[in-house]
Order: sequence, then C-alpha cells, then structure tokens
Amino acid sequence: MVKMKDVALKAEVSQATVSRVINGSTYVEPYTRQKVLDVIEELGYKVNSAAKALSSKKSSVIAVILPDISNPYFAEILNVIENEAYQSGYKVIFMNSQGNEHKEKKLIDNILKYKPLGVVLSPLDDEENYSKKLIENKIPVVTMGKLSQNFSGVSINHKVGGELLAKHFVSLGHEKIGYIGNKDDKFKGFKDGLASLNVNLKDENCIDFYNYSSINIKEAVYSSLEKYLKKHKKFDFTAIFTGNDIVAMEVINFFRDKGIKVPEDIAVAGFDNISFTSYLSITTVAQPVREIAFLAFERLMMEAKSGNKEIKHIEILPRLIPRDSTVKFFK
Amino acid sequence: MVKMKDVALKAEVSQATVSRVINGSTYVEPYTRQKVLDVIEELGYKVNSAAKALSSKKSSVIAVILPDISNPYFAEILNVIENEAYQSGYKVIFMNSQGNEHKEKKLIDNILKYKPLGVVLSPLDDEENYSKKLIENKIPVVTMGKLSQNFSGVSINHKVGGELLAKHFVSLGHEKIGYIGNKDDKFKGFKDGLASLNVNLKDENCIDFYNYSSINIKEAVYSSLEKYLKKHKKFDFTAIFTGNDIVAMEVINFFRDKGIKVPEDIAVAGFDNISFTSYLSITTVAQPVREIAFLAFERLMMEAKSGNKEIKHIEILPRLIPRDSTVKFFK
DNA sequence: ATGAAAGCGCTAACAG
DNA sequence: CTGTTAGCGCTTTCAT
Repeated sequence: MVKMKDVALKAEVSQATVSRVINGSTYVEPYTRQKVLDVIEELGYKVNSAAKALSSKKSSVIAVILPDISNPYFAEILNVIENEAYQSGYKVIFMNSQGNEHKEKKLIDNILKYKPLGVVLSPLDDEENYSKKLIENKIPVVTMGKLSQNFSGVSINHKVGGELLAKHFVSLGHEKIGYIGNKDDKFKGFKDGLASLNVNLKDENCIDFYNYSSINIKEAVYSSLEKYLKKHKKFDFTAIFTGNDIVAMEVINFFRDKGIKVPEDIAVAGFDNISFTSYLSITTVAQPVREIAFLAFERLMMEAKSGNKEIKHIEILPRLIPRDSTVKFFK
Repeated sequence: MVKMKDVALKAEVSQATVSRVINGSTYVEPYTRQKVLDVIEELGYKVNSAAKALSSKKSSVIAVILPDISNPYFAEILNVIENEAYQSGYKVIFMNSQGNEHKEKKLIDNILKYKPLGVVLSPLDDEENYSKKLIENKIPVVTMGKLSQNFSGVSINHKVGGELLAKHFVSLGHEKIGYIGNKDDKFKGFKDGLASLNVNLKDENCIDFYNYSSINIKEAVYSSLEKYLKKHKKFDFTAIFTGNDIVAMEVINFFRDKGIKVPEDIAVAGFDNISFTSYLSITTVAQPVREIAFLAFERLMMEAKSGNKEIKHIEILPRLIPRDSTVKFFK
C-alpha cells in the first residue's frame, strides 16, 4: 500500500508537506502543491483513515442507530443522512437496534470504540440505556423521533399527531374507538384529544402492542388481534388508530381476512405516512421524515464542529392525510 | 479517554499483557487475566479501533454498497447484513449509490481509505466502475443481484425469473404484452420466454426506464407512460411486466388514475416480492432476499478470513407469486 | 507467561 | 513556506 512517505519521496518534499496539501491546513507553494498532487495521482495514493483518525484524534464517521431499517420510515432517514454525510465527506456506520433495548445499549457501547464524530439516534424507550456513556465520552448526539433531555433532537409533536386523528375520527361520527400500539405520546394525545371531545377511549379497546422490528410483525399483530377477539367476541369499535403505518397495513389485512370491511365496518388510520400508504390509500399522520433527518444531521454537524453543547429541541407539526381507509372515496 | 496503558498501570502488568487478555492471542495466567479484566471493567476501558486497525493492519468494518435503501428490497439486505455483522463483531459502513454509477465509483474510491475487511456490493451496470481498484487493493468482494466475473456473488437467475412471468402471461391468454424497465437479464428471459411460446414482444411496447433511486420514481414512471400514450394513443397490450415492485406499484397507480382496470384491462406484474406487494396483492417474482444477503455475508467472511481467492457464484432459482394484479381473486 | 521496544501511517507543534 | 520531530494507542516480535 502506497503511503504518504512514498509520495513525499517521489515528490521530493517532506511528509508534512504532503499532509499539508492533502488537508489544505496551510498555504503551500502552488508549484510544490501541484507536484505533490501529481505524484498522488500517479501513485494512486489514498490516506489511511485509521492512521489519520489516530493521529488527529478525530474520525470522520457518523453513527446512525435506528430501530428498524425494514420500515421505510427509517430507511428514508438513513437515505437522507447517508446522502448528506457523503456530501460533507463523512462515512456512515449504520446500526439496527431492532427494537431491542439491550442491543441498543450494546451498540452504543460498541460505537465508542470508533470515536465517531457524532451519532444520530432514533432511540427506544429507556433513556438510561444510551445517555450516560455518550455524555461521558462527550460525543455529540442528536435524537430523532423522541426528544431527550440530555441531547438535541428533532421530532414531530406526537401528541398533536394523536389529537389530529382523534378529531378526525370524531368528526366522522365515531364514538366507539380503538387503539393498537404502545402507550407513547401519540397515544396520550389521541386519548386526551378524544376526551376533550367527550369521547371515551375504553381501556379494553387499547390493544397493547410493542414491536419495533418489522420481522414477524404480521404474526405479532395477528396474535394480539386474535387475543382481543377471543376475549370480546367481536371488535367493539368502529375506528382504530394504529401505532404506525406498517401495523395499519397488517390490521387492514387481518380485517380483510375476517371479512371486516375498511372503512365501512371499521375505519383504520396509521402513523408516519410512508410512501406505501398512498398506494393503499391509508389515512395517516405525516411526519416530514426527510426534513427531520436533514435537520438532525445539520444540527449534529453544527455541534460537532463548533463544540457547542447547547441542547436544542426542534419540534415540527404533523399533518393529517385523510384517505380511503377512513373516508371512502376521499380521493 | 482511558487507554491500555492506564489499565496496565493499575493492573500492574505490561501493556502487552493487557493486549493479550483482550485479544486472547496468547495464554495468560488466569489470575493475571482476571485482574486485568477487573481493571478494564472498573475503568470502563474501550479499545480505540483506529489504533487497533493501524497497528494490526486489519479493520473490522464491512462496507455495504446498495443502489437504493428506500427500496425495501435493499433495506432488507442491509437489515440481514447488519445483523450478521453485529453478531460477528463487525461494523457496517453503509453507502447508497443511488443508482448513480459516478457516485458508486467515488464510494468505492472512498471506502479504500478504510481498508475494510470486505465489501458487499449490489452493483450497478458498469463493471469497470468498481472492479479495478478493489482488485488492486486485494479487498474481498461479494456481489449480490448481479454476478461479476472478478468476484464471488449471489443472485437469483434473472433470466429464469423473466421466463416465469412470460409463461404466466401466456398461460393467462395474453398475446399483446408490454415491458417497462431497463433491458437486463430478466428482460431477456422475458422476451425469449415469450418468443419460445410464439408470442412476440414488440419493441414499441418495451418502455425504457432506468431508475434505481426511488426518489421521484413516481414522476419518472408517469412521464414515460405519458410519453408512450402520446405516441400510441392507447396502451397496445393487455399485460405488462415491470422492472421491479416499486415500478409496478406506480404503474398500477397510473392506470388507476387513467381509469384502466387492473387486471381486467391490463394485468401488471412486478419483480422482487417486497413485503408491500402482498398488501396490494401484486403478482411478482420472489427473490429470497434474506437468503441472498445471508449467503453473501457468509461467503465474504470466508474469503476475508481464509484469504481464499476462488471465485464462487451462487445462483438461486426465483419463484412466481401469482396474485390479484394478474389473476383476479387469486387469493 | 510476561515485559521491552519498535513501528503502524499520519498530524501537529516547533523551528527556521 | 517547509522540514524535523514527537507522539496518537495499539500489536507484535524478541527476549527472558
């Protein structure tokens, strides 16, 4: 492997000079500069990132930790970040926490070895899991989707998202309503929203479902729905809000299998607005995912470069996208 | 940052010994070993990957280069590889070539700096783009989806995939048939398959469409379809095969917008069998994506560890999944 | 079984 | 403006 020394020798300059022209850290005589550049080209020299990182004490990798890359919502985030990183000359180490807090914790442990420039994280529930080590090691972090008290973050306001759907359902005349998902902020917004419109979301109609990973999600959704049916004989609601679009799709599938018509018998709404919901015409709440990812990246860069440690939370308002799964022929 | 030297000092051993217990390279007295382990725990020591890589001349990162992470087919590949890599103690640097050969080339250039253990690549069309530098630098490579003469690879047989669909269309009684996509192996298989069944695939019904990136894919599909319409007034076929599932979805959308019924007026079939096709009941050709990714990773590991340079091509047979978009009420 | 020491390829004072 | 030099944190002979 050709190294800097080889370039220096052939260009008849010192290694330091080669380093200078590569990094543009200091002014180098144009002639010398060109000569070095030529030799680099000729020899096909490539810096050794490991050596560079070790010596300069900074790396050019950004770690991206996401719960489920098979969910197009997160895939889109990775898409944006990889693209931005590429344009800024950084590399992305991608890690999939798979909705598993234990794995998330190990991933963060692991990533510390690489001393990344920063990490973009779409965290699972338990803040304890990730914050401590990251803070200790002074690694800039920006979260997406959930806001953390220790780091900057970008997210839609999930409560408002839930409220939007509550209003939508009530305006459509629904009185018996269901929910399937975990009891997060959008659930709270949904429940509170309904309450403020004098509709009670019964506990028994809130089907607990916690599953970030889309592998086996069908089985998971089907089994929790079957469990509900076993207990209550029939679905005691005319509209249901699901934790995310993938779950919505599975719920619709399940209903179809059971001969339940959507939206005539039961209306279904999802969350995220992944592109596939438009093909299926599923009502959902839009998260401007590309914007979220972009802002997160931008903020991370700012903190990494300036060393600014101020915590900034950016909140974006979600938007309701009504489609056929709640209102027939909406289109 | 606590380093090996700190551990060595506190454990009252040499730095070399600490290195030994961490890497298990040589036998270390159990007592000493335990003492070192305790200190590591106590101090929260983490190796510095850069230093390790520089010193040992081997890294623990695997580069994954894919054309479009927003396409669930590729997202699934990344999912599998990240997971396998994690379990084997490796990190994944992810790069999105975005269907852009120029970017793919630059990405490969870039990745060389990191001296990755290996690269898993789903290449675009031009082999020249990627093979040379990778070979020069002796980096193990396994391709997926396309087989390269210079590297090992895993792929379904695309020709057979195209033939499968040809048979399917003909058995359904179609005689006027269309194609939208780029003219790759599956196109050849499709065309030849039709020919062998005495059906001619007219050139004018082969709509050229080259677009790996799913951003703006809607516009791209719509405009090429509009262009066809402008020229021919109406669609002169009763069945169309699309390059991949995403394109199939857009085509179906387009037809719906135009009041064309699928499959009654025109049958549509895709390629890949991404999970969303099942929700939409789109006929497609299944690529066992998880298996492909797994085999590619496995093969890469083998080559990276053993230094085995033998080129092995694994070909998997695709499977037709007939659904409602070609045969109503198939389910 | 363990320690000493050289060196991986690069950056960053420092000196001139 | 450019060369010299001292590390960065770790692995790996080579001794003992």
